[in-house]
Amino acid sequence: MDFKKAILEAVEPLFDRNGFMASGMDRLTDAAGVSSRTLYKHFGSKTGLMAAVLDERDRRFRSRLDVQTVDAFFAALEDWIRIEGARGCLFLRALGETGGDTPEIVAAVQTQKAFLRERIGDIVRVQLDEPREDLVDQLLVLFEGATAGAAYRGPEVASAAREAADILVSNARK
Amino acid sequence: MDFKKAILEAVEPLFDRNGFMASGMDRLTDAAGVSSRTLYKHFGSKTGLMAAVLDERDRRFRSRLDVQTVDAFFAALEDWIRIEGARGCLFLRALGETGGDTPEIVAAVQTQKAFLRERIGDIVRVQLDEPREDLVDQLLVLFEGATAGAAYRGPEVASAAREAADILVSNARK
DNA sequence: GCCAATGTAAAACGATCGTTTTACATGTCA
DNA sequence: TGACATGTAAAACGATCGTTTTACATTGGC
Repeated sequence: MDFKKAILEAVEPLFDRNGFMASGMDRLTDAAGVSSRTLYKHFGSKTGLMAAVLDERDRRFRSRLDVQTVDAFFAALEDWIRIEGARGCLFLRALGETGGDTPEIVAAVQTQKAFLRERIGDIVRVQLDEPREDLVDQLLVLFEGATAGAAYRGPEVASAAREAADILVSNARK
Repeated sequence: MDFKKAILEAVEPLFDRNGFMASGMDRLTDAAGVSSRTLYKHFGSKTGLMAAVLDERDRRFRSRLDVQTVDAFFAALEDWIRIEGARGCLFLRALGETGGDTPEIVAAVQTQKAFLRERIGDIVRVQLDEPREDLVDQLLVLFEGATAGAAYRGPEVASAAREAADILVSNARK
């Protein structure tokens, strides 16, 4: 169980750093310190490995962004970007590299993004005790923008997103 | 001159739809209706072709987003996404697929992103006749967020970005 | 003490990768 | 007319792709 997790931890940085398609199985097995036979027994295929990496990342993401206010959410995002690296959303990158044609990848992305929207919705509901779907949409855009923008402007973009979010929230409170 | 442009127009949808690494030269030459010999004479390598595609896209992008107000900017972005497809920023995707290790790609991305920030800066300066770098950062985040978010929520995210932008602008005006 | 499971190491599979080369057909300009 | 540039078609290059297979070592449970 944590044998599989160890493989995923070793492999994820390679995908993140070099891209999914550009990471060959040879280098993946080398990094994991595991024979290709074992890797295929546990994950079935390269696609299966990619999906497992995404699922594990989602798990980590959820625990790191388990906060109660909008401001804390974007503060946590900045920490996440600073720690996990600023190379763009790994889920959307996987989706783009596979053209949206791989069901396992599509499913992993949908799961993550559905959770993300729910979490933001929960926070907004607590903070404004109204639904305010429009605000949720706007905060989601800020989240994606910080994640993407960090790829070329660094983790500091997250604080721009945070400031914008604070303004939007206090404006919505009216 | 427009011979090269015709090739780029034929090839860009393949990169966009299937990813850069997943698009083999055989399928690219087929789509362009050109022999591989000719393609290599004009672009040198697959990397050169990718960079040329990005440069041409940047050219198209600049003319399409040549507007004077923040609201018009995000309206134009929504049109762009609706027409060019909602698969995430092609520049950042290229950067991610190549791991930031390909100078020609890095240069193309930097050029695009530098222009993007300047354009937003120009618009903000006209609309508020103050510099307001903080607002520029925030609008840049909204732009990237709409582009990325459209990949899984469709072009409508652009209008959420647009609403958020309007709020941030009128708030900045004080 | 042995069977079954689980691991490694390494070779091999056919397919496809990006790129170059060979051979040939055009049209243009001196 | 004849050389040159520019195009196509197609084969070939070695490398690498994702995956499977062969052969062997180690372990834990009945």
